[in-house]
Amino acid sequence: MEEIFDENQPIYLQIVQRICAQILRGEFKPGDKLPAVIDAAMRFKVNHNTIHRAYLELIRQGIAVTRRGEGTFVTADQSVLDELHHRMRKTFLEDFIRQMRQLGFTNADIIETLQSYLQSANSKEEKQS
Amino acid sequence: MEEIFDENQPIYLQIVQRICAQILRGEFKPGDKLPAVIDAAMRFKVNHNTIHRAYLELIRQGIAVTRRGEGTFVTADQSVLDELHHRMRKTFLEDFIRQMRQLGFTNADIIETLQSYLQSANSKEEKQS
Amino acid sequence: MEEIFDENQPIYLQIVQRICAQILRGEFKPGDKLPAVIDAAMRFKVNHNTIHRAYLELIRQGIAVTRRGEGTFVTADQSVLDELHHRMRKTFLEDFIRQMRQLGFTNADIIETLQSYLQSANSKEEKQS
Amino acid sequence: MEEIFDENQPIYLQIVQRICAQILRGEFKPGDKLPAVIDAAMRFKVNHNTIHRAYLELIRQGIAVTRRGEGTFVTADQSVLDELHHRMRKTFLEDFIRQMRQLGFTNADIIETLQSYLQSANSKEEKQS
DNA sequence: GTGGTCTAGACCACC
DNA sequence: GTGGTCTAGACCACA
Repeated sequence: MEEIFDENQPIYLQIVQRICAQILRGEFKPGDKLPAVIDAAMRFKVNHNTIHRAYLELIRQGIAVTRRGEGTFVTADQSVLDELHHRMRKTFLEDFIRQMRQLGFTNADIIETLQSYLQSANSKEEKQS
Repeated sequence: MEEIFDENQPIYLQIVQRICAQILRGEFKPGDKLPAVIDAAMRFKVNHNTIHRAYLELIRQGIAVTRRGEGTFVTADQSVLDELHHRMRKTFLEDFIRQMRQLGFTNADIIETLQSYLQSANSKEEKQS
Repeated sequence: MEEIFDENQPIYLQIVQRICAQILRGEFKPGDKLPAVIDAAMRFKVNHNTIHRAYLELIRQGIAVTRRGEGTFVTADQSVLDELHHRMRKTFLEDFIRQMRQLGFTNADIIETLQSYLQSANSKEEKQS
Repeated sequence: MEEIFDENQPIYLQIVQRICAQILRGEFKPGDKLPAVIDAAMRFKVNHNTIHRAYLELIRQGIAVTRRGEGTFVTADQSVLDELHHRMRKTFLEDFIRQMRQLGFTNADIIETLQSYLQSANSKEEKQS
């Protein structure tokens, strides 16, 4: 399982994003222990300092806390996670709409394109299964 | 007009994307001359080296060509631009869908959320006008 | 009673300081038995190893002695305690003066600021009572 | 000029404190450029990453900002610096008072001790000059 | 030249 | 075992 990172963005931020997504999908629940720095480093095939920096960013955002000598844990404060979910959803939507408008799409175009793309992707998946 | 760039991604790539979008929206037509490096540097408020690098990337992708002593021009080959349009559209769609799925959204969720977001944005714009 | 420690300094040294202060205030007299490691660990809400390390440091400095099978005791040698009192007082004074000078305070400023701060703190305490 | 750091506190935090003090004493004025990371690393005889981390902390606190490819600068916002000055002054005062009370000093004792200490220090300096 | 990121490897404090 | 700090050295984006 080779981890692939975008060359043009800091690895530690991409790791932050992935862990956020895992938390929001419920793979890590509030209060859960995150993987040890050294384990995560092996899993992502990066240096432990890079994981440490990603965890620092999560802590800075209030998404995680560390307990001395025990590990790093997802915050138990659900409201922080709700806020995070809302913020990420908004960012993704706005970026997408902005990008599609840059290409000259109207609102109706955007929805239509998305629908047909999802349908064609669906049928591909059905074929594969 | 302050230009805003994402701190965590190379500026020259962000400029490449914006120029591509301008071309695809028809603001620059096939064969048109792109702004001189020095002018674009002033417009984007960045160092001229950064613009130069962005133009190099456009040339590498076949989207622009330089004619010595005259400047940098959008390619006259419409097929390249069509290909570009298709590729960017695909990237934007795939990134968006991937991100929303990371948050736990199903295909139906994604379309619904997008629709309601566009509607609420619309009504806001109507109020403003 | 939640014990609060400075995150950026070893806990065992902070505990050493607190125990020294207790001794110098007379809460533990020369020859008195210090709390058992396990009790102190509960009181400070830290791991017993941390207390053990703090006691080792006290012993190293000659402030405490262990009698095998009996426990750890404050030294009966008053001169050691006098020396300790003098040393801590000097350290606190010098650190404080150095810090205030770093902020640009003159000697007169320091005394004046301290006086007014103590007065305002006093009046607050009176109000509360 | 050998730089000396307290073994028991992270070097990067001690550097943060020193730079803060320099700013508050007016050695760096609002908007001034701080030394380049590499220069500061040589001056403090530490690794450049350590300086980088110290600067990150200054940035996090709003005391400094960095301009891409140009350097790191003291914030031009005087109010942030005023707030910083007030906060450091309060911390130093409270720590000192708390420590002296731990040794059994009353408010009057503290002031008296400080005054006599400053006087004796003064006369020493006079002798030296 | 200036800051930002990453790796490899070491040592320490705490549980 | 867990996180925190530090060094040495490398490469990159930007001005």
